Amino acid sequence: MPGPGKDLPLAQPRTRIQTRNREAILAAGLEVFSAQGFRGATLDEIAAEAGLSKPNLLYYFPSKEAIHHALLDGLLATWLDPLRALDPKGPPKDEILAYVQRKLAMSRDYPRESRLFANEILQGAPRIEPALSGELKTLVDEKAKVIRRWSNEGRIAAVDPHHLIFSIWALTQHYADFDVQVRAVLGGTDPFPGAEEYLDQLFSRMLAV
Amino acid sequence: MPGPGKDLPLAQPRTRIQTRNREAILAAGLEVFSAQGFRGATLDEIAAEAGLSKPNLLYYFPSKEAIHHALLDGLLATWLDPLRALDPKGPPKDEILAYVQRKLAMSRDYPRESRLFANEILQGAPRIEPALSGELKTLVDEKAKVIRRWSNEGRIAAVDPHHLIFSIWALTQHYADFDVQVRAVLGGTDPFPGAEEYLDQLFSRMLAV
DNA sequence: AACTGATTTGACCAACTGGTCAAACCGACG
DNA sequence: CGTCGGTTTGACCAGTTGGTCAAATCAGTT
Repeated sequence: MPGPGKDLPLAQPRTRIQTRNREAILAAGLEVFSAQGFRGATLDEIAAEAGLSKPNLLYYFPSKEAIHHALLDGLLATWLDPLRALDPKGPPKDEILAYVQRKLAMSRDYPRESRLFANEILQGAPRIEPALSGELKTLVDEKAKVIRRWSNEGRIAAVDPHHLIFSIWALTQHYADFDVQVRAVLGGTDPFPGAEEYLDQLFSRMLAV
Repeated sequence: MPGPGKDLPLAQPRTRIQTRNREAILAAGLEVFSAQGFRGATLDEIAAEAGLSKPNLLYYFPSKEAIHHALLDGLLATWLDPLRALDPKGPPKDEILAYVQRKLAMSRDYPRESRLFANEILQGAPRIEPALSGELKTLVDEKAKVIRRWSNEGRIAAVDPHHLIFSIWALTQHYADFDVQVRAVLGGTDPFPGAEEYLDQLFSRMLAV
């Protein structure tokens, strides 16, 4: 009989086994895709990581593409949550500094998710571009407006809000995406305590009126 | 007769044809590796891009690995040149700001090189890790010492020099590596003029005493 | 033109890739 | 115990991959 991936609309798993195995596959997919990129990842590797046989894996997801898609789908939303939480009514500098720290914590706690995303963007975002010019742009433009207002009201320094947001992304994600390099240079020390302090200092000074 | 890749130590090409074809292959390799990563790139694609047949390509380089290696080899040196040029005897703030602008210019003018490097690091730097803990770390530590001295002498603000350098890398390379995302958010505008101004402002404020 | 080494290629190969399929297995429920 | 849907797997397949090789072609010298 055909598996759930074939006749069900990939919706909620039904049985306990489905829940467990779908989760195991997604976890394995995250591990492998984030380390190898889409084309570099193989189903055999993902299956081995998940502790399943390849045909069994394909019983739960119809294709390699589908696993990757499922991962990216969940990811963008989670990834934007910290920005969404930026409160237009809060104290400007605190709101932005808190956003920086939330984003840095994500790099510390979910580095594989960060690398999965980085891989996708690096390779031209072939499977996620619509979300970038859509959902992502909309949210960024909205928050940029808030930041610009704060600037105009003199509550933070006059800065280009889009580039401010880019710089927060770049700086925080760097510690996940370029982890090997950072650790090679630091010689094994945990980069995150230092990063936290540095970024706080950097953006405090940048935003001070 | 065996090709130059087999008995010669991969040294300087001898004939005009060798020069031309080796260059074409490296250019094609840069194009493909930077867009697909090592495992995602195929020899067929590189050969096609270089306008050669696959066996002909393998006449000049003994393996896919060798092409990638040759590219990375040349890259690290070039990539570090702007940092090497940071002059301990120059005016501190100007030196650092000039470094930022040089690095940003590299992202603008050599985005594929930046992405080739990013791909390698993202995937755990399997082929370049020694250079990171060696050559790279040495240079960074040396320049960090200079920056720390400047801080101690009160000529720039007190900052963690390593994280300062990381932040310069992260911010400038972001515009090459995450180009698609940046352009999607900005809606097609050229990011670089804005980035130049923003980064200048950011580091001016960060370093002001 | 004849020679010689450099260059190019078509045919080929073994290993691996994503994916299929029928058959076997399993566990819950009557 | 039987059986029935959900689950798992070994065997398999066609296409692609990195790489080889002998033979053909080319370019420069005499």
